[in-house]
Amino acid sequence: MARAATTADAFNAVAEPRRRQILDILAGGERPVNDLVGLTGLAQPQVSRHLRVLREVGAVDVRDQGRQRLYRINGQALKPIHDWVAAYERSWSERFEQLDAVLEELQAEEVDDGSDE
Amino acid sequence: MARAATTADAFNAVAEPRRRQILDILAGGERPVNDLVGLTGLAQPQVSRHLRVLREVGAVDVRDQGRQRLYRINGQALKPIHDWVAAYERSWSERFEQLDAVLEELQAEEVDDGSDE
DNA sequence: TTGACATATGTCGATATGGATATATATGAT
DNA sequence: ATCATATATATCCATATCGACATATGTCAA
Repeated sequence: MARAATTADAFNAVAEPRRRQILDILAGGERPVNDLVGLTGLAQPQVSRHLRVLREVGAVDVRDQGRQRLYRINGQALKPIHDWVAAYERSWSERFEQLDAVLEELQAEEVDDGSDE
Repeated sequence: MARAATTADAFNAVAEPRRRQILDILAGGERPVNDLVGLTGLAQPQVSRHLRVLREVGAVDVRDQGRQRLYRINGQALKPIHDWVAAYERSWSERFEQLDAVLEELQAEEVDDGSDE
Protein backbone atom coordinates (compact mmCIF):
# COMPACT_ATOMS: atom_id res chain seq x y z
CA MET A 1 0.00 0.00 0.00
CA ALA A 2 1.00 3.58 -0.23
CA ARG A 3 -0.72 6.80 0.33
CA ALA A 4 -4.03 6.61 2.06
CA ALA A 5 -7.03 6.31 -0.21
CA THR A 6 -7.28 9.48 -2.23
CA THR A 7 -9.87 11.41 -0.38
CA ALA A 8 -11.50 13.65 -2.86
CA ASP A 9 -13.33 15.55 -0.20
CA ALA A 10 -13.84 19.19 0.63
CA PHE A 11 -10.99 19.20 3.12
CA ASN A 12 -8.55 18.19 0.45
CA ALA A 13 -9.99 20.48 -2.17
CA VAL A 14 -9.50 23.42 0.11
CA ALA A 15 -6.04 22.44 1.28
CA GLU A 16 -4.65 23.90 -1.94
CA PRO A 17 -4.02 27.62 -1.66
CA ARG A 18 -4.72 28.14 -5.34
CA ARG A 19 -8.11 26.54 -5.00
CA ARG A 20 -8.94 28.70 -2.03
CA GLN A 21 -7.91 31.66 -4.12
CA ILE A 22 -10.25 30.58 -6.89
CA LEU A 23 -13.09 30.17 -4.44
CA ASP A 24 -12.38 33.58 -3.00
CA ILE A 25 -12.59 35.10 -6.45
CA LEU A 26 -15.79 33.26 -7.24
CA ALA A 27 -17.23 34.52 -3.99
CA GLY A 28 -17.49 37.83 -5.81
CA GLY A 29 -19.71 36.34 -8.45
CA GLU A 30 -19.92 34.01 -11.42
CA ARG A 31 -16.85 33.99 -13.68
CA PRO A 32 -15.67 32.40 -16.91
CA VAL A 33 -12.44 30.41 -16.78
CA ASN A 34 -10.43 33.05 -18.55
CA ASP A 35 -11.17 35.57 -15.85
CA LEU A 36 -9.76 33.16 -13.32
CA VAL A 37 -6.69 32.64 -15.46
CA GLY A 38 -6.08 36.35 -15.52
CA LEU A 39 -6.79 36.94 -11.88
CA THR A 40 -4.78 34.03 -10.51
CA GLY A 41 -1.85 34.23 -12.88
CA LEU A 42 -2.04 30.48 -13.38
CA ALA A 43 -1.94 28.87 -16.79
CA GLN A 44 -5.29 27.96 -18.25
CA PRO A 45 -4.90 24.18 -17.98
CA GLN A 46 -4.02 24.48 -14.32
CA VAL A 47 -7.09 26.55 -13.66
CA SER A 48 -9.26 24.03 -15.45
CA ARG A 49 -7.70 21.31 -13.36
CA HIS A 50 -8.32 23.06 -10.07
CA LEU A 51 -11.85 23.81 -11.17
CA ARG A 52 -12.35 20.17 -11.86
CA VAL A 53 -11.31 19.22 -8.36
CA LEU A 54 -13.61 21.86 -6.96
CA ARG A 55 -16.41 20.59 -9.16
CA GLU A 56 -15.87 17.03 -8.03
CA VAL A 57 -16.39 17.94 -4.41
CA GLY A 58 -19.32 20.14 -5.27
CA ALA A 59 -17.66 23.38 -4.28
CA VAL A 60 -18.43 25.00 -7.61
CA ASP A 61 -21.13 24.68 -10.25
CA VAL A 62 -20.81 25.32 -13.96
CA ARG A 63 -23.09 26.77 -16.52
CA ASP A 64 -22.50 26.98 -20.26
CA GLN A 65 -22.86 30.24 -22.01
CA GLY A 66 -21.81 30.19 -25.62
CA ARG A 67 -18.25 29.08 -25.72
CA GLN A 68 -17.64 30.15 -22.18
CA ARG A 69 -18.21 28.14 -19.05
CA LEU A 70 -19.33 30.21 -16.14
CA TYR A 71 -18.30 28.93 -12.74
CA ARG A 72 -19.92 29.89 -9.53
CA ILE A 73 -19.38 28.92 -5.97
CA ASN A 74 -21.45 26.47 -4.01
CA GLY A 75 -20.46 27.16 -0.45
CA GLN A 76 -22.65 24.40 0.87
CA ALA A 77 -19.90 21.93 0.05
CA LEU A 78 -17.82 23.64 2.70
CA LYS A 79 -20.34 23.05 5.45
CA PRO A 80 -18.68 19.82 6.63
CA ILE A 81 -15.48 21.75 7.21
CA HIS A 82 -17.30 24.43 9.09
CA ASP A 83 -19.11 21.90 11.21
CA TRP A 84 -15.98 19.97 12.03
CA VAL A 85 -13.90 22.96 12.92
CA ALA A 86 -16.69 24.54 14.92
CA ALA A 87 -16.27 21.82 17.53
CA TYR A 88 -12.92 23.35 18.37
CA GLU A 89 -14.16 26.90 18.47
CA ARG A 90 -14.27 26.67 22.24
CA SER A 91 -10.51 26.99 22.22
CA TRP A 92 -10.50 30.56 21.06
CA SER A 93 -13.98 31.96 21.27
CA GLU A 94 -14.72 34.44 24.01
CA ARG A 95 -18.36 33.53 23.74
CA PHE A 96 -17.65 30.05 24.95
CA GLU A 97 -15.53 31.26 27.79
CA GLN A 98 -18.43 33.35 28.96
CA LEU A 99 -20.76 30.44 28.55
CA ASP A 100 -18.44 28.29 30.61
CA ALA A 101 -18.37 30.94 33.31
CA VAL A 102 -22.15 31.02 33.45
CA LEU A 103 -22.39 27.28 33.63
CA GLU A 104 -19.90 27.13 36.45
CA GLU A 105 -21.85 29.74 38.29
CA LEU A 106 -25.06 27.81 37.90
CA GLN A 107 -23.37 24.71 39.15
CA ALA A 108 -22.03 26.55 42.15
CA GLU A 109 -25.52 27.73 43.01
CA GLU A 110 -26.85 24.26 42.76
CA VAL A 111 -24.30 23.08 45.26
CA ASP A 112 -25.17 25.98 47.52
CA ASP A 113 -28.85 25.14 47.52
CA GLY A 114 -29.72 21.55 46.79
CA SER A 115 -33.47 22.06 47.05
CA ASP A 116 -35.79 22.06 44.03
CA GLU A 117 -37.00 25.54 44.76
CA MET B 1 8.94 23.05 -10.91
CA ALA B 2 6.43 20.72 -9.46
CA ARG B 3 4.01 20.87 -6.69
CA ALA B 4 3.39 24.27 -5.18
CA ALA B 5 5.55 25.14 -2.21
CA THR B 6 4.80 22.71 0.54
CA THR B 7 2.35 24.58 2.60
CA ALA B 8 2.71 23.33 6.10
CA ASP B 9 -0.39 25.10 7.24
CA ALA B 10 -3.45 24.14 9.21
CA PHE B 11 -5.47 23.50 6.07
CA ASN B 12 -3.04 20.84 4.96
CA ALA B 13 -2.64 19.33 8.38
CA VAL B 14 -6.35 18.83 8.61
CA ALA B 15 -6.78 17.53 5.08
CA GLU B 16 -5.57 14.15 6.29
CA PRO B 17 -8.43 12.07 7.71
CA ARG B 18 -6.09 10.34 10.13
CA ARG B 19 -4.96 13.61 11.55
CA ARG B 20 -8.53 14.75 12.01
CA GLN B 21 -9.15 11.48 13.78
CA ILE B 22 -6.22 12.13 16.09
CA LEU B 23 -7.48 15.61 16.84
CA ASP B 24 -10.92 14.26 17.53
CA ILE B 25 -9.48 11.83 20.03
CA LEU B 26 -7.38 14.50 21.67
CA ALA B 27 -10.48 16.63 21.95
CA GLY B 28 -11.45 14.23 24.73
CA GLY B 29 -8.32 15.08 26.68
CA GLU B 30 -4.58 14.74 26.87
CA ARG B 31 -3.20 11.40 25.67
CA PRO B 32 0.14 9.61 25.38
CA VAL B 33 1.17 8.40 21.93
CA ASN B 34 0.47 4.80 22.69
CA ASP B 35 -3.17 5.54 23.39
CA LEU B 36 -3.43 7.08 19.97
CA VAL B 37 -1.77 4.06 18.43
CA GLY B 38 -4.34 1.81 20.02
CA LEU B 39 -7.32 4.00 19.24
CA THR B 40 -6.44 4.74 15.63
CA GLY B 41 -5.10 1.34 14.66
CA LEU B 42 -2.15 3.04 13.01
CA ALA B 43 1.41 1.90 13.56
CA GLN B 44 3.37 3.85 16.14
CA PRO B 45 5.75 5.55 13.69
CA GLN B 46 2.86 6.79 11.61
CA VAL B 47 1.17 8.24 14.64
CA SER B 48 4.38 9.99 15.64
CA ARG B 49 4.66 11.39 12.14
CA HIS B 50 1.13 12.72 12.07
CA LEU B 51 1.65 14.19 15.49
CA ARG B 52 4.71 15.92 14.17
CA VAL B 53 2.78 17.54 11.38
CA LEU B 54 0.12 18.61 13.83
CA ARG B 55 2.80 19.98 16.13
CA GLU B 56 4.41 21.92 13.31
CA VAL B 57 1.23 23.81 12.59
CA GLY B 58 0.56 24.29 16.27
CA ALA B 59 -2.54 22.14 16.38
CA VAL B 60 -1.20 20.09 19.27
CA ASP B 61 1.12 20.70 22.19
CA VAL B 62 3.31 18.15 23.95
CA ARG B 63 4.33 17.66 27.51
CA ASP B 64 6.83 15.15 28.82
CA GLN B 65 5.86 12.89 31.61
CA GLY B 66 8.42 10.26 32.40
CA ARG B 67 8.97 8.24 29.32
CA GLN B 68 5.63 9.23 27.91
CA ARG B 69 4.81 12.26 25.86
CA LEU B 70 1.37 13.61 26.49
CA TYR B 71 -0.25 15.34 23.57
CA ARG B 72 -3.09 17.73 23.82
CA ILE B 73 -5.03 19.74 21.35
CA ASN B 74 -4.58 23.42 20.64
CA GLY B 75 -7.69 24.33 18.73
CA GLN B 76 -6.54 27.87 18.24
CA ALA B 77 -4.45 26.70 15.31
CA LEU B 78 -7.70 25.87 13.56
CA LYS B 79 -9.07 29.37 13.82
CA PRO B 80 -7.81 30.41 10.37
CA ILE B 81 -9.80 27.57 8.87
CA HIS B 82 -12.87 28.57 10.79
CA ASP B 83 -12.49 32.18 9.77
CA TRP B 84 -11.99 31.37 6.13
CA VAL B 85 -14.87 28.99 5.85
CA ALA B 86 -17.18 31.24 7.83
CA ALA B 87 -17.20 33.66 4.92
CA TYR B 88 -19.12 31.05 2.95
CA GLU B 89 -21.57 30.28 5.69
CA ARG B 90 -24.10 32.47 3.92
CA SER B 91 -24.60 29.66 1.45
CA TRP B 92 -26.23 27.35 3.91
CA SER B 93 -27.10 29.22 7.03
CA GLU B 94 -30.72 30.02 7.66
CA ARG B 95 -29.65 32.95 9.79
CA PHE B 96 -28.15 34.65 6.79
CA GLU B 97 -31.15 33.96 4.63
CA GLN B 98 -33.30 35.72 7.18
CA LEU B 99 -30.87 38.57 7.33
CA ASP B 100 -30.96 38.87 3.58
CA ALA B 101 -34.74 38.95 3.67
CA VAL B 102 -34.72 41.76 6.19
CA LEU B 103 -32.21 43.75 4.19
CA GLU B 104 -34.25 43.37 1.05
CA GLU B 105 -37.30 44.55 2.89
CA LEU B 106 -35.51 47.61 4.16
CA GLN B 107 -34.31 48.39 0.70
CA ALA B 108 -37.82 48.07 -0.68
CA GLU B 109 -39.06 50.58 1.88
CA GLU B 110 -36.36 52.98 0.96
CA VAL B 111 -37.42 52.83 -2.67
CA ASP B 112 -41.03 53.34 -1.61
CA ASP B 113 -40.21 56.48 0.30
CA GLY B 114 -37.22 58.36 -0.95
CA SER B 115 -37.58 61.20 1.56
CA ASP B 116 -35.22 61.64 4.50
CA GLU B 117 -38.06 61.43 6.98
C1' DT C 1 25.14 -1.29 33.34
C1' DT C 2 21.64 -3.87 31.31
C1' DG C 3 17.19 -4.33 29.73
C1' DA C 4 12.36 -3.08 28.95
C1' DC C 5 9.35 0.36 27.50
C1' DA C 6 7.85 4.77 24.97
C1' DT C 7 8.57 7.57 21.28
C1' DA C 8 11.04 9.73 17.35
C1' DT C 9 13.51 9.45 13.12
C1' DG C 10 15.39 7.44 8.82
C1' DT C 11 14.74 4.81 4.65
C1' DC C 12 12.18 2.67 0.98
C1' DG C 13 8.66 1.81 -2.36
C1' DA C 14 4.25 3.16 -4.24
C1' DT C 15 1.34 6.65 -5.47
C1' DA C 16 -0.69 11.21 -5.72
C1' DT C 17 -0.25 15.81 -7.30
C1' DG C 18 1.01 20.29 -9.29
C1' DG C 19 2.94 22.82 -13.03
C1' DA C 20 4.44 22.97 -18.03
C1' DT C 21 3.39 21.90 -22.55
C1' DA C 22 0.87 19.95 -26.33
C1' DT C 23 -3.39 18.75 -28.08
C1' DA C 24 -8.38 17.73 -28.34
C1' DT C 25 -13.13 19.45 -28.25
C1' DA C 26 -16.71 22.74 -28.71
C1' DT C 27 -18.69 26.98 -30.16
C1' DG C 28 -19.17 31.16 -32.78
C1' DA C 29 -17.87 34.08 -36.75
C1' DT C 30 -16.89 34.66 -41.67
C1' DA D 1 -15.81 24.69 -44.48
C1' DT D 2 -12.39 27.45 -42.21
C1' DC D 3 -10.56 29.86 -38.59
C1' DA D 4 -10.40 31.95 -34.01
C1' DT D 5 -11.66 31.65 -29.32
C1' DA D 6 -12.67 29.18 -24.90
C1' DT D 7 -12.01 25.36 -22.26
C1' DA D 8 -10.86 20.49 -21.17
C1' DT D 9 -7.82 16.65 -21.31
C1' DA D 10 -3.44 14.04 -21.84
C1' DT D 11 1.38 13.50 -21.01
C1' DC D 12 5.63 14.36 -18.71
C1' DC D 13 8.60 15.56 -14.95
C1' DA D 14 9.63 16.70 -10.27
C1' DT D 15 8.37 16.38 -5.77
C1' DA D 16 5.50 15.44 -1.75
C1' DT D 17 3.53 12.06 1.13
C1' DC D 18 1.73 7.84 3.07
C1' DG D 19 2.47 3.40 5.08
C1' DA D 20 5.83 -0.35 6.36
C1' DC D 21 9.81 -1.43 8.51
C1' DA D 22 14.20 -0.79 10.86
C1' DT D 23 16.58 1.73 14.07
C1' DA D 24 17.93 5.54 17.16
C1' DT D 25 16.98 8.10 21.42
C1' DG D 26 15.45 8.68 25.91
C1' DT D 27 13.70 7.16 30.40
C1' DC D 28 12.79 4.09 34.14
C1' DA D 29 13.78 -0.22 36.79
C1' DA D 30 16.70 -3.76 38.70
